[in-house]
Amino acid sequence: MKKTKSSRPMKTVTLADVARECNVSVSSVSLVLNEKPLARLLSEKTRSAIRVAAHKLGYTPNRNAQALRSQRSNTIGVVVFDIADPFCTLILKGIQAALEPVGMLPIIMDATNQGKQFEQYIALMLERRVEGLIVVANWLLSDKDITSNLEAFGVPVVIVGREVESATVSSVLVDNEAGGYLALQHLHQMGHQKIAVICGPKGLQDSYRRLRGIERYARSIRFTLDRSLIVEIPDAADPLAGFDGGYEATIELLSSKKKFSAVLAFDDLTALGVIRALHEIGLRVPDEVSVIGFDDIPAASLTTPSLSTIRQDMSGMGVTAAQHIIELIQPNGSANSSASIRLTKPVVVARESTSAITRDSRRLSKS
Amino acid sequence: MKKTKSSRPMKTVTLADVARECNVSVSSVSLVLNEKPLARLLSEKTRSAIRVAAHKLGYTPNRNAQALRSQRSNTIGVVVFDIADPFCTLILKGIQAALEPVGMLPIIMDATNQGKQFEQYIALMLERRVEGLIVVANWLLSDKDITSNLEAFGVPVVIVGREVESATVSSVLVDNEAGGYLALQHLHQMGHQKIAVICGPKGLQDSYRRLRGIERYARSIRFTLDRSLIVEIPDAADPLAGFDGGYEATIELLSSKKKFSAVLAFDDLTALGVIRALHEIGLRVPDEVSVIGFDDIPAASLTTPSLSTIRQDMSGMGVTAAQHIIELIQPNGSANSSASIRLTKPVVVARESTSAITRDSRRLSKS
DNA sequence: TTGTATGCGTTATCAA
DNA sequence: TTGATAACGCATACAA
Repeated sequence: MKKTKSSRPMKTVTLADVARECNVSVSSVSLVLNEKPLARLLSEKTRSAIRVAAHKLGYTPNRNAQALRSQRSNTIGVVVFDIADPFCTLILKGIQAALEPVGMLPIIMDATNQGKQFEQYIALMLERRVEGLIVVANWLLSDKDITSNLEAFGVPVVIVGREVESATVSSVLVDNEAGGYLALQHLHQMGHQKIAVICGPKGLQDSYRRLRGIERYARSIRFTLDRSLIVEIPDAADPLAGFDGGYEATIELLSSKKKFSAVLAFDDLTALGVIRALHEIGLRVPDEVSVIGFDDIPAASLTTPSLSTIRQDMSGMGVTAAQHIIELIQPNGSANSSASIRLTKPVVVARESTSAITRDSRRLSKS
Repeated sequence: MKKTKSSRPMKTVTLADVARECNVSVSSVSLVLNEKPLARLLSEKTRSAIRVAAHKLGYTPNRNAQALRSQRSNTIGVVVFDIADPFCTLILKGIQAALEPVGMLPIIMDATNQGKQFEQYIALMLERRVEGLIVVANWLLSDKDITSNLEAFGVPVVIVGREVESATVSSVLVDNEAGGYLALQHLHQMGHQKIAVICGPKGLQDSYRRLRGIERYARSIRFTLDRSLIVEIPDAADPLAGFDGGYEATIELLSSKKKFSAVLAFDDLTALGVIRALHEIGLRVPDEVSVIGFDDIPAASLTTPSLSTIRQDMSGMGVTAAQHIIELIQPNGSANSSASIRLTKPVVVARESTSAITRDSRRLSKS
C-alpha cells in the first residue's frame, strides 16, 4: 500500500514500466496490449506475462500520446447550441451511443445560445484535433451564426436540426413538412374545422416547412384554412421564448373574438404557452379546445393534460449524425459519401390535449 | 488556394512549419506564441514576423502534444448519470462556465443511468488523463454504484448532488434539510393544516434529509404532522419514475379517504404526478389542493398551473464543484483543501400550484 | 521470436 | 538574441 499523499501530477505507469517489469522491450508490450496481429508471433508465455504485469502495475494507455503518434485523436467535437434545451440532450445520447462502439469520444461543448462563443468553441475543439464536428442547432441559432464558414474547418461537419445549403456540410433533421402534414391531419381527423395555426418565427426554416406541410394536407382534402387564424410568433433570443410567444398569440387570437376548436402550435413550448392562455381565459383543454405541439420534449408527457405532439426522433437523429460523420472520417470517406441531407420521419403522439370535437367545442367554434 | 480534396488525415500546420516560414527556430516560435517571458528577449521584428506567419499559415496548437509534453491535459472528466435529466444539465452549464476561464476543458460522458457504464466511462477519462473528476449524481444513482472505489482513481473527485462519506471525495449539494423546512413553512404559512407529505424512496439520503427538515419546522412551531398523511414512493430504475410514484401515492391517499388541503412532494416530477392524479379525481390545483415540489426543473414553470417548488441552484452547484476541483488540482492543492461538503441554500419559488387556503380546500380537508 | 530506432508536436534546458 | 536538443508515451518499420 503506497501512500498517495504525493502532490500532483502523479506519475502514471507507462509501457516502459511494464516492459521493465517483465524484461521485454516496449514494442513487445505495445503489440500485445493492442492485440496487434504481430503479437501472435510472441510466445504465449511472454504475452501472458506482459498482460499480468500491465494489470498488476495498473497500466492505463495514454490516449494523448497515442493520438500524437497515430495522428488520430479518436474524438468528435460536438457543439450544442444550448445543452439545457431538452431537444438537444436526447440527441447527445444518440451521438454518444453511436460513437462509443467505434471507440470515438465526443467532446461536448455548450455554446450557451451565443453565436459568438460558437466559433470560439470550435477553435478549441480543433486544437484538440477532433476528427469531425457535429453541430446541434436549435431554433435560436440563426443561420448567420453557422454558415459563416463551417466549411473551412478542415474536418467533416454534420449539422443536426438545421438544413444548410452548403456543398460540404451534411444535415440531419426531422422532415418538418411531413410533421406539419401529420399535425393538421391529426386535428382534422378528430373533426376539427376551425383550426388556429401558430407558426414559428418567420426567419426560421422550420416554420416555413411545417406550414408548407400543413397547407399540403389542407389541399389534399380540399380543406380551406382560415388565414385569419394563422398567426406567427416573433423571433427571440430566449430559449423559453416559444412559451411566451404561444401565450401572447393565443391571448391575441381570443381577444379578437376569433372562434376555433383546435390550435396547432409551432412546437411544444409554444403549445404549453397556448394552454396556459386558454386556461386563464377559462377554456378547458381538450374539452373546449384541442392543442397539439411539435417535438415531444420530455415535459410534454408530464403536464396535465399531457400534450399531444409530433415526435421527432432526437435520439435517432443523434445516431444518424454520428454514423454519418464516422463514414466521412474514413480515409476517402468524403469521396464516396459527400454532403447530404437526411430527414427523419416524425410521428404523431396522441395524448390528452387533443380530443375528438365535442358539442362544447363545436358550439364554441361557431363564428 | 490549395485544393482540399485530399483524404484524411489532413496534415496540420506545426511549429516547425511556422519556424521554417520565417527562418527561425521552433523554440523561438514556441516562446512567442505562448507569450512566455523569455519571448521578450527576441527582437520585436522577429516576434511580429512569427505571429504573422503563424496566422498566415493557420497554425493551431496541438493540445495533445502539449499535454504529452507538459504532463497536463487541461481536462476535467465529468460523468453525468443521466444527461437527459434536466436536473443535471444546468449543473453542466455551471461547470463549463467555471472551467472555461481557467482554460480547462470538460470531457462530458453520460452514464445512461447504469452503474456498469459508470466505471467504464471513468476508465475512459483516465486514459485521456483528465486531471480531475466531477460526478453528477441524480437520485437513481445508488450509493453502491459510486462508493465502489471512487477514491482510488488517482485524481481528485468531486461529486455533485450526493453526500458521500469518503475522506477523499468532496461533495456539493443542496441543503436538503433546509429545503424540507422551507417547503413545509411555505404551505403552513399559507394556512394549510392537513398536509400530505410524499417522501422519496427510503434508501435515498435526500428523502431522509428533506423529511428531517420538514419535521424540524413542524417542531419549531409546535405543529403536529399527521403520520397517516406521510407516504413514500418506491425505489425505481426509471428516470421518470418519480412521476408515477407521485401519481400512485396520491391515488392511494385519496382512495383511503384521507383529507388534506396541500401536498408536499419529494421533487418536481413527483409533484407533477400528484397534480395529474388530483386532476383525474376532479380536484382543482390550487383551488382545492395546493402542491409544492422540489428542484425547480425547467418544466416547473411551463405547466398549467405552474409549479411552486424549492429551487436548487444547479448552475451554482456546478460552478462550486468546478472551482473546488480546480483548487484540488493545484500542486499541493489536496493538502490545504481536503475533502469537504458544501451545501447550497435552497429557495422557495412560489408559483401557481400553491395558494392560501380557501373555503373550498378548508371544507375538503375536514376529516 | 524479440529488440532498436525513429518520429509524432511541444516545451524546456542549455549552449552559442 | 537565438538555436540545438532531449524528453514526454507511444507505434511502427526494420534489424537481429
